[in-house]
Amino acid sequence: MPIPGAVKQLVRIAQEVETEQDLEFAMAEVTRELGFRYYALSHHVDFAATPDRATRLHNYPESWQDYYDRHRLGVSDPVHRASHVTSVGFCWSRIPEMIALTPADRAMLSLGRDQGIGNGFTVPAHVPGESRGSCSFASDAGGATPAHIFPIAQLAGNFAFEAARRLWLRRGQRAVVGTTPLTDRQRDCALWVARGKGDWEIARILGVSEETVAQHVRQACGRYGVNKRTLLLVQTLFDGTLTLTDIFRR
Amino acid sequence: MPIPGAVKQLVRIAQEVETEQDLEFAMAEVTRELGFRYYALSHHVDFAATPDRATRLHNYPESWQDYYDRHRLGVSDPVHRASHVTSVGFCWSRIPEMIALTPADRAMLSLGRDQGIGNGFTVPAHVPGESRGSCSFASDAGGATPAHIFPIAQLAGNFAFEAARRLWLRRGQRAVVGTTPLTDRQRDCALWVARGKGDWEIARILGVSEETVAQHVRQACGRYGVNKRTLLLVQTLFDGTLTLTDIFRR
DNA sequence: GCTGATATCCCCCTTTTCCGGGATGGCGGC
DNA sequence: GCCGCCATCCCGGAAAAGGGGGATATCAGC
Repeated sequence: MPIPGAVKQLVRIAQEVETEQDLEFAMAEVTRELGFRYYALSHHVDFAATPDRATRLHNYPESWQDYYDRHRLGVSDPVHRASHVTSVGFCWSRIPEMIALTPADRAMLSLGRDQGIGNGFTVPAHVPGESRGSCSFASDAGGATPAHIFPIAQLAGNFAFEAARRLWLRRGQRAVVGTTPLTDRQRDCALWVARGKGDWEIARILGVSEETVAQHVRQACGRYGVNKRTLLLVQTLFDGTLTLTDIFRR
Repeated sequence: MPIPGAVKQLVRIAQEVETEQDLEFAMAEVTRELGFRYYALSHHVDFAATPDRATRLHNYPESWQDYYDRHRLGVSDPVHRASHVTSVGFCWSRIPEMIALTPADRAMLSLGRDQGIGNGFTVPAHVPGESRGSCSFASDAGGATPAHIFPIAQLAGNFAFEAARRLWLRRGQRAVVGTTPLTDRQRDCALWVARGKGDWEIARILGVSEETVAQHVRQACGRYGVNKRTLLLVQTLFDGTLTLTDIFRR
């Protein structure tokens, strides 16, 4: 396992890289050293719509990026979706165990193979309140996947993403998310809203009147500047006021 | 750098560990091998309030855990808060550059030192929709911090947290994700529902009639056995059919 | 040629949510 | 003492969602 050289390179990426060109060069080098052919380091957003609000570096074929953007795969790519259900890197062959694949997903994956992209390894990168991202390494279609190197790829992906994120933060606007913007009671109501309860039912559970619940829900919506309980739900999940774990536990 | 042995151990943790005792033993071993004294692997929740809904493993002194729980530090611990602003592990000495420390934070850190906990390294672990978590390694107060080993600690933290998370998921029978994906059209509608659109508006966007949208939403709800669009939203987020990134893109 | 899944459209009726107004009492800061 | 924030309660009308019943057309697979 050619670890020491790779690790040295990774540390350099993490700490010293100052420009995107620098990072691209380092990524190409690390990718080669790990026995992969491609790398892709990006936020999971629609780049055609938001070209400069996110980070993307890769050495995939041009044609693949075009296809990717045209179909807005930044947000629906099954590799990205799978990276949202784990905290550690995963081999692409495990994706079907991780998420439910739609026919469109299968079509996309097979088209990727047609374009020369084989099996790969993706490291998720999530910072609460920021767009999710990941760093992937892939081999040529038909080429061998260097599975023994996955732990080092994990490390490489971690440091590489953080390096890209550092450049991104320096370059522009950071979306700093505040602390909990809801009162305790508003959060209680939001939690039961998330559990699918109606105002009447929540009133029963909390031991207050239906109007009070409606009022809390209204004001919670007001805090986020939204006008629907579905959006209240999305906002509370987004900023961590609620988590899916909160919602499912009893 | 004693990498190969540590890496081998890490891979074992990641893949083979079947019980918490197993994981505790492996963590103790890795901690020692990396030159640290303590480890702590936990979700960032208030354990006094939710004793068995989250994961926590550590070999800190008992007295420290008592203090921790009494003050509900699981959610306000500055180490945890710092781990929410990065995607990669960090040395505790860098915390003041990462977050604003309150007097209470400083008091807590100094008390930690009194209890024998020195400098440390913390690896964040975030899975969208789940409680945030982290894996920390710390040396004895006054002892040297094995800084050269940070990259390997990063890797150890990643794999260790995921191993703990795997056990946690298994314990709660949460890993089994529904095998009933939505049709493409149902997913389209669910996405716009998640964006807070009404049926009429979605009909406009998709170029179909309002009744058709209502029908797709109804049937999507049927797939998950729920009867409200808020619950449809929760379910699609839970099984990865939709992600918060999907919802916010555009 | 049939069946099942998908996607589209229509009507009617009930329940729930949303939105604009209110009101009261408590508590903490200035 | 006043002001702002929080929690509680109330009303009425407009809008949306939920739930039941239908229908037609396409397309894939057997």
